[in-house]
Amino acid sequence: MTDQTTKTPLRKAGYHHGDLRAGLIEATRRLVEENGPDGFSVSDACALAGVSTAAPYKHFRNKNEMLVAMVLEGMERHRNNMVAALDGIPPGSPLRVKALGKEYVTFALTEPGVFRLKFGGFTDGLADDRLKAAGELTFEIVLGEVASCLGESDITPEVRRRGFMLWSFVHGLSFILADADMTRMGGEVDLDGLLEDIAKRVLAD
Amino acid sequence: MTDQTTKTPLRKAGYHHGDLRAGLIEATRRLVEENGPDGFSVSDACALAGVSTAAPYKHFRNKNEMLVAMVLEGMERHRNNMVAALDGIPPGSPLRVKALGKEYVTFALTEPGVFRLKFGGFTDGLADDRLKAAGELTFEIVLGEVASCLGESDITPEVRRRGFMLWSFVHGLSFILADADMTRMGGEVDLDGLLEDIAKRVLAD
DNA sequence: TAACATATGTTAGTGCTTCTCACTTTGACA
DNA sequence: TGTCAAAGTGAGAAGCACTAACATATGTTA
Repeated sequence: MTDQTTKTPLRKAGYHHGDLRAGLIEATRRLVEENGPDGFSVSDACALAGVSTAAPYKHFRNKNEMLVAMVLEGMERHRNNMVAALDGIPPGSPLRVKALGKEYVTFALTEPGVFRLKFGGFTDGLADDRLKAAGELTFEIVLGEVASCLGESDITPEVRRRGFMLWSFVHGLSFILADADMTRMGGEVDLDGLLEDIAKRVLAD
Repeated sequence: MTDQTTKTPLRKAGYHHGDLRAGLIEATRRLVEENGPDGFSVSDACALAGVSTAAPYKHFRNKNEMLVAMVLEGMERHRNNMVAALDGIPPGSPLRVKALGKEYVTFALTEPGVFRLKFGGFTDGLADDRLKAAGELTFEIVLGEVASCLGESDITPEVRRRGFMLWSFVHGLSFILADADMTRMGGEVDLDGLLEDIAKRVLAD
């Protein structure tokens, strides 16, 4: 019994692949992380999945749709990680906001290729409604925590405003750190300290 | 007397162009803004500049170098705009920091293609030392203003920390606004209010 | 169980891309 | 004015996304 039977197979065994769609998404993810979004080619993904270069077009309309599918999968993982990061932190604590922020940055640093495809506007076509919707979903989680911290039971305009500030900050931080390999500020960035400080400042009256 | 004689000519007149390097940079800029970074092709730039597709390689090593040259030019423009935005605002005022932030966001919204090429990590090759250096130069301006606001005469570690926070925020804001076409937060974003609020919060003790 | 319909694969090829090579034109200066 | 380097050209190689026509496997139904 090989891996191929237990989890999504990357390469096919016989004439048919079994689940080429999933195989190609995984191949796409790996290659994007390895070579960057612009270094990705459909041909490479085909080689990795062990199929001909025409095969993907039975599952995706074009290259862009392959990337969108991969990014959507990544965003779901991203969102799940964020929710999981809240575990064990008391409701209403700014530490919950900090934890969300940290998980956000962590994802950007762990999967920079996916992160950039989603947010960097690599492809105009990636400014996709599905991706926007997935982003909103994640933002709603943040807003819920911000509301708790501010003692609000609803998502008031002020809650949105503060949430938006936090999101902007964490978003920018992710890009800068991913870009600069943390060499900014003359050395290591105290990520935890920075996030905690920001959460406090933005959530203060 | 046509434009061609007064400013950088885009198309050539005779066999030689006159300043093909500058012409190609300008063509690149226009096309990147028009079609997005990934929709840009060297061939298109050649057509726009009125030369054969082999001509650029006398001036640039490859496509990437063309993009880098264009972005470097854009960053200089960007930095000049920021410095100009300080004009007339009293030294030491947080309004100076706000003005820098606003100009930063404005550039991102005015030239989103250039902005994304610089910061979005479109091409791994664009993670170029020259671009990083140009970014640092701009950041130094911010740090100077932050120091003034905090009553420091030097760029202390705390000044760097606060400047980094502000940069992260403004950077993220730029991406989000450029991405979302301002449709977030259920409507228009009060950019001035947001920037002023953030400057106050981050510059507070 | 045989046959068909359909999903999913392949091969071959088109047109576009970046980039190279050998060649041509031009302007500047000795 | 003659020469030479700089800056252009055209043709073509290699690689890309994508298509059309064809091949193979699968599962439902007679």
